[in-house]
Amino acid sequence: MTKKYLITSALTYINGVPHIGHLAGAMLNADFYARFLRAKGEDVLFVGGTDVHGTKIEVGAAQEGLSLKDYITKYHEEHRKVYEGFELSFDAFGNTDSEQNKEMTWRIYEGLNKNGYISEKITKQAYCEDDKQFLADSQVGGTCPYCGYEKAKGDQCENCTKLLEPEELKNPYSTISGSHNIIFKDTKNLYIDMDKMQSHLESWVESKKGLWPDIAYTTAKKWLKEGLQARGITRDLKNGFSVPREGYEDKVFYVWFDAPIGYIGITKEWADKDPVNRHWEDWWQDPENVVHTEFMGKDNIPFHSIFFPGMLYGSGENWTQVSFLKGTSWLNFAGGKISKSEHRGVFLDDALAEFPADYWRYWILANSPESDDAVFSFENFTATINKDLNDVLGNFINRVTKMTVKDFGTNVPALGEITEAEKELYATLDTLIKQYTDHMEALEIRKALADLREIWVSGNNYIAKTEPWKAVKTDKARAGTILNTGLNLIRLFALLSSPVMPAKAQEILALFGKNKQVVWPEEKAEVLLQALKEGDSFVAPELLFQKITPERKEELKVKYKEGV
RNA sequence: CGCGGGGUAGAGCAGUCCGGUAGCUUGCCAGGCUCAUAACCUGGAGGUCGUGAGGUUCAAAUCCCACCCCCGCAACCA
Repeated sequence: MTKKYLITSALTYINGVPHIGHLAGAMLNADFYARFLRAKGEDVLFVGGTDVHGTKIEVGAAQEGLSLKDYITKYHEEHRKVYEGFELSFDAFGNTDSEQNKEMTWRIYEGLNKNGYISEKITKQAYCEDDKQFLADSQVGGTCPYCGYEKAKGDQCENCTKLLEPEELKNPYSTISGSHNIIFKDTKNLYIDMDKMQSHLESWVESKKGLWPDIAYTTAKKWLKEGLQARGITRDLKNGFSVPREGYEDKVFYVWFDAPIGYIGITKEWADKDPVNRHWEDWWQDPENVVHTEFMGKDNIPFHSIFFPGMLYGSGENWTQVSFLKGTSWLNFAGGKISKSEHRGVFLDDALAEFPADYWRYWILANSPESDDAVFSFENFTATINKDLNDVLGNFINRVTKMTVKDFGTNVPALGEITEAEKELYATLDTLIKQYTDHMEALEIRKALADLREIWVSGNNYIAKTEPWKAVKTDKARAGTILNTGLNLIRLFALLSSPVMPAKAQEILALFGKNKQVVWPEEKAEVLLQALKEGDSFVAPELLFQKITPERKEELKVKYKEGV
């Protein structure tokens, strides 16, 4: 039985407007990988969506005067659209508030409970009599007992940075309503006893050493080293799933608990649409045959490497656990902290309005914050787009097609005798394509993109060496051979670029007619470069990529407050 | 304070695990070519590899020690 590939990308919280950092952290890498595997003919299920539970959503809905349901629908849809704009090829896309997810959440909870991993604890929590609700630590304001700062929060004082408990605050008030009518009430909540899983998780994480990226492995190890503790899984809130247990009628599962289960819930929701052909169990309960790769930003690593695996393990079922955990660092903005209200930084809707999605995809993947935080700047963006996409790739396509049309018309010229120059090209490509493919399989994204660029360069190199513009004057058949090879290179470049720039790849393949299907090139270069035959017609394109002018660059820097 | 990541040519990065003439892209300079988006190809200059005339070694960017700087995280934040 062949392996199946389950790919999940961290769900985005709908409270915020997504920016390029979200794309770089999880979704784009995941899409890149999914497209690559599909092209190779693998069985892939790419799951993504939004996370819609928790306090912030509740507050957001109240502020906009919408019901929870309407608020969730509105923002979920907004996120979905923008991801579509970036050509993210999710097979299953949903949110965490579905019936299916509730079913899975309850199922995992019951399993944990049956196996003795759930306990009950009573704690004191701030309750506002005017708001008629419990407040999260950070929703409690007051005067810091250490420095006297009047706007300290219940978890930490921003002024003196001391860590606080809400009860320590003098003159506490609700940051929701401003009411000072705060009391501290006993409340009981359910906890998952992570400490009981410590040794199991330790050996499991240890088995990932050398397999996972350093950042994922070290982060997981850090948490284990500090010792796992019981963690609350219910809360005194409204926005979330109800808890199937007596005495918990006014509480819901805490968002972190049902959010990762959302991957499973979303898969089931997808499967339920076509119950004959789709089975969620094929993906989530078949660890022997499913390779599960998770993509996320570094903030999410603890949840995916420790808590979620622990939840699945503790539930006692045979779940598909994560095989490869691709955690990435942050993509920051050169102008400072990205902020929608201050209109600083690049948000995804703005990004699409400025440039085609593929420009962003190329830049972000080429500069993926894999080992360290990366910085986006229009300075760098402009240089990269102009150089790589325009001068190297775009110009190659343009020079080859223009030359061919001028001397041979719009049909592919005959491939004549193969010379040393072609053999050298074949050898170079065989090496580079192998390297590129290997880097993609290992999810070394920056390196893969550097390989791709080098592959494009090899085309220009070949043309520079063979000089078809000279050959055409003395030996037209030879010129035909070179341009035949050049046209085949264009097609090959499109195939190889498709995981990075799907739309541009399609545009290029369309020049050569009907067969636009992306099949990963696995034959020898000599074979790959004979796909287009003598007489096949093609269309000479207009410029496929447009340069960003210095003026435009300056405008963008001002508009998005770069370096301010 | 603690923990994690980082500090390598003007800029952005690889190399560090398994010590052995310091690499890539861009930028800069020169040459080639003139089919092409003033593009393409070739060559060159440019680095005390954060600091310590520290330790180990025949040999250290790479291992050990101390210190400095930057970024992030600390579990009712999702």
